[in-house]
Amino acid sequence: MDLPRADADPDSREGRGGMAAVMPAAPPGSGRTALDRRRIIGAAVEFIDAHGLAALTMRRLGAHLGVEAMALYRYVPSRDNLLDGVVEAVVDELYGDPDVHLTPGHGWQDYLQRLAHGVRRIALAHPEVFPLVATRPPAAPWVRPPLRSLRWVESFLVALIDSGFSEEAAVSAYRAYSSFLLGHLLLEVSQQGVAVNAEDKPEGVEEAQAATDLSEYPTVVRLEPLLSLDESAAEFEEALENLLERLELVLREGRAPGRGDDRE
Amino acid sequence: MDLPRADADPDSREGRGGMAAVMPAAPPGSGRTALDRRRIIGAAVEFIDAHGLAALTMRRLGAHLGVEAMALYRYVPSRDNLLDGVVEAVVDELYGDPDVHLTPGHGWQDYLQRLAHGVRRIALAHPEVFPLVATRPPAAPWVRPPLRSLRWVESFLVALIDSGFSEEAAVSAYRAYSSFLLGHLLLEVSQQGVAVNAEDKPEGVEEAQAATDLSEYPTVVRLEPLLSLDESAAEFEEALENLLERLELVLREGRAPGRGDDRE
DNA sequence: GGGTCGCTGTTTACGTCGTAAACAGCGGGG
DNA sequence: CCCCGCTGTTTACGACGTAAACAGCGACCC
Repeated sequence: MDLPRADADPDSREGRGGMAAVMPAAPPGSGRTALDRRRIIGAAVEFIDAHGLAALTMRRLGAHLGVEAMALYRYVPSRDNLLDGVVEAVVDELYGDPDVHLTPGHGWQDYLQRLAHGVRRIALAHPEVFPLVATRPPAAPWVRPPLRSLRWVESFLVALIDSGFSEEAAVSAYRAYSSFLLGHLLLEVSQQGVAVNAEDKPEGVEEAQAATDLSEYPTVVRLEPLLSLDESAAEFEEALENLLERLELVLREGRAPGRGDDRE
Repeated sequence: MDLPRADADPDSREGRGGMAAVMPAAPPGSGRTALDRRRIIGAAVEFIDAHGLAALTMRRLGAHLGVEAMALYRYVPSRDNLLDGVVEAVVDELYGDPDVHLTPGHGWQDYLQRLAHGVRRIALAHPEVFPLVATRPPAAPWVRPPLRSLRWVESFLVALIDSGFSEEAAVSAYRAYSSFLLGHLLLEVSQQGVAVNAEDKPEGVEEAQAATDLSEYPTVVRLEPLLSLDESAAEFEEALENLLERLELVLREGRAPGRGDDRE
């Protein structure tokens, strides 16, 4: 098992395969491709990745597709619905990821590991889209944000149950896993957003003022080098492994983890 | 028609004190209180809680305060800045919470427990605001979303370091703790949003269609009763306790948890 | 006491947004 | 040949965020 060094994040920006679901059918070379829902949503993802969520308007998206804004409404009932489609499309990139499998071939831990990294790859590839995943509520209350599609929930539950988890334990694991993923990845992309924003706004005045404010927080100042280290990849790995260990314990002791730590 | 036992949640809607920071400046005796930034932000929080984030416009907020929209711009430079203020105000309710202390009087575990429940109370009290906490990036990359203010970061680090954590371990704990809080609470409020929305949109057609779709996901169907249980409070407690145990281990073994599971 | 000033809130106005509705080109079946 | 359904365009409306000019009004200086 190779350790991820900070400078070589294995979940970085290579199109691990998922692109398939999103490519808007190359506009150069060939003539004007016909509009359709998939192409529109694909273009929206592309647009958000390039210019940010706030910049996405129906008019601009239309222009990006060489078409008037109203043309989009033949295929998309509203902007909100479009955003739902964007979330779905991005999450569906999981299906195109060859490293993530719907069924566990090498044990449930391997399955969960691959799934987690697959989702992380998506989050990192679409940092501006990912907050939407958390914001826009899924259809049913029990299909939780990071996984979203019923197919994955089904796959998740089956995988664990087939591996010996009780039904309660599997559901409980599903909850723990989703909240872990959501929290970690949301934090990671938001942090990334800050870093990027900080880069393109060099303001001497604010910087100085921030520095003065800091005088009341000596520990923060002293630890700033540590605090601003980007150890996301290592943190993620560690927390994920911890979660898996915890689940393993639940499995071995054959109980739902509701209460009662008998461990020392 | 109160819910089964959701009301037993200790972090539910009682004004545990935090209201102080958000109250739109008590109008004692006198008639129309003058406008000012605090009052505007307070009204915005109130408005979002009542009508949802999407419903907040400058015009409507003005009307809510008995004033034209443009009057707000004397005290708030833009809508975006107003939202930043809202986030800050809501997070600052922590200072008004008598159960949360800036310094650990009964050990670091007690400190972290109280802090976590304080933040959870805020999230549950302002479910429509909380996603903003995750979405709007903090000033510095290392002041992470759920805690946000430097004062809390300082307090957090000092508490752990004074309790014997190494600096690396304290920073690492800070990261683990923030992502845990963010993930759990975001999931919890989003779930709550779905449940509520589902309540006021009774559509027979979609329900039927959803039911047919489900036929491909037998496990999900079978486990639906388990899946739709709302065990947020218990889950939260359990995950929090697990995190604390994990930190305790780090403390006792005196190492940063970055690496080296000596197991396997 | 009258003139001026600074604060505060209002009015008006502009450009952009999402989207409803009417319209126009066009390719294929009576 | 004509007409119809499909697709994209035009036009239009109301709401939005916000810049700019303006109006009321208490305080202060002479």
